[in-house]
Amino acid sequence: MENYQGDLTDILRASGGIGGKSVSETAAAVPSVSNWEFSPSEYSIMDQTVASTTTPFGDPFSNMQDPLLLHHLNNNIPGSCFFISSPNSSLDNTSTSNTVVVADHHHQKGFDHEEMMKSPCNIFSRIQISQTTSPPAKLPVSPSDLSPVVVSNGMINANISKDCLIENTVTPVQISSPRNLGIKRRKSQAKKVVCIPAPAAPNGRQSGEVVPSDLWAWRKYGQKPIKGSPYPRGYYRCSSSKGCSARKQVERSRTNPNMLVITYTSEHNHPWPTQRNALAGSTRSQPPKTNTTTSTTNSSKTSSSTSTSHQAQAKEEQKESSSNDNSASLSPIMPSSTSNSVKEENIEEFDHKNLENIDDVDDQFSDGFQNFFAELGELEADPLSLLFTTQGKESKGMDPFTLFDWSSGDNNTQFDNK
DNA sequence: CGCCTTTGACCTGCGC
DNA sequence: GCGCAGGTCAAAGGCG
Repeated sequence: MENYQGDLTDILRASGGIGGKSVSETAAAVPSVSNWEFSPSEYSIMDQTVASTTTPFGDPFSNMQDPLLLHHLNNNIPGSCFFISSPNSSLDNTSTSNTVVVADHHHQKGFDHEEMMKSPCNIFSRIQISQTTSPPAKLPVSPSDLSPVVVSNGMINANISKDCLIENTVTPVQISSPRNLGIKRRKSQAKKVVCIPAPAAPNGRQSGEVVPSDLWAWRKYGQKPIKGSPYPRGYYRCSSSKGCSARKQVERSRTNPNMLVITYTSEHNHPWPTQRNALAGSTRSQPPKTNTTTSTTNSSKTSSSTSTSHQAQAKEEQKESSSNDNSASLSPIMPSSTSNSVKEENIEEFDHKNLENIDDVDDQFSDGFQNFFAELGELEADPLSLLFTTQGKESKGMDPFTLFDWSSGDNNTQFDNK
């Protein structure tokens, strides 16, 4: 299945870490992608709970086995939690009709890997956006249950609002002429707003887009300073396929630089790229000129379009992560426009006040994040096996954040094995 | 050669 | 109607 392959290759690529590099460097460490040809059935093994077959270009992660291992993550990252809020949930208690599903951050103590691996849940089965037409019906599921914890906005506000917000906003898209496209969408357009934790910008970089990669190829077509925010907003469009209207905007939360706000608009009109063909020629080493301005978006994206190159990036990416800034990348929680796991609904334009309410990611988060990376160090060796070994005891879980293609600085140093 | 990022200019929507 | 702000275009230059 080419789509699956595409997902995998990209995942493989992403799993390697940050910054694409030569194939040879990591070929040894990571199994050849060509070996990872999953049939749909095989692929489904990874998550039996996600029964729904996503559209060809649906959310690939929904079929993966808990790449983020949130409960593990949360062990290390105090207060860390990805959650999705429905559009109108401004994280204040005023909007209550939205149901939010958050990762189970209760299931922390006594982290049992085997149990975890047995568990069919994955991050995307746990991170979901549910319909918002009715009041939060379910509330916190048993911690012993790895299924999503569904909480009301109020709970989010009270317990997890500090970390991450994913906002899903979709309204019918109006697409006319290319020129009008952006304008007409301004108010009511298909949008998915994803808020993800962003590692501190390397090298003292204060802003810019330290964005995790997603499975699509994005091309930056603009950047604008946003009033009221010290951080610029980058505009990206899908370059995976010509004619694809998918776009995204990447910016840092004005109140919380540790959080990246990625707004997806429109939808991909093509399957997942089997190869990041669009990335051909995109591989860029750190530009000669050291651009340290906050508005700089470095082009450090991976370039390999070949399957082998995806794997190859693993090590090298991490090596160079410190100097890379992946501006056009993605989101840990791929808000695929066609994701089945993500229900869509109409909302107003994402209100940054939400983020402001969320409050800054506290220091604990940052510390925890580093701890998290430190613990993940031991997983670094073979992320692929970790990821794709189903039910395997050896699977200690894939480094969730390698999927993000973090460009955090000096990851290697953070990956000290304990 | 193809794709990328950068960046200033341009266009449009919106609020006053 | 005017000005501001956001979003997009497109030229220039870089990289593999």
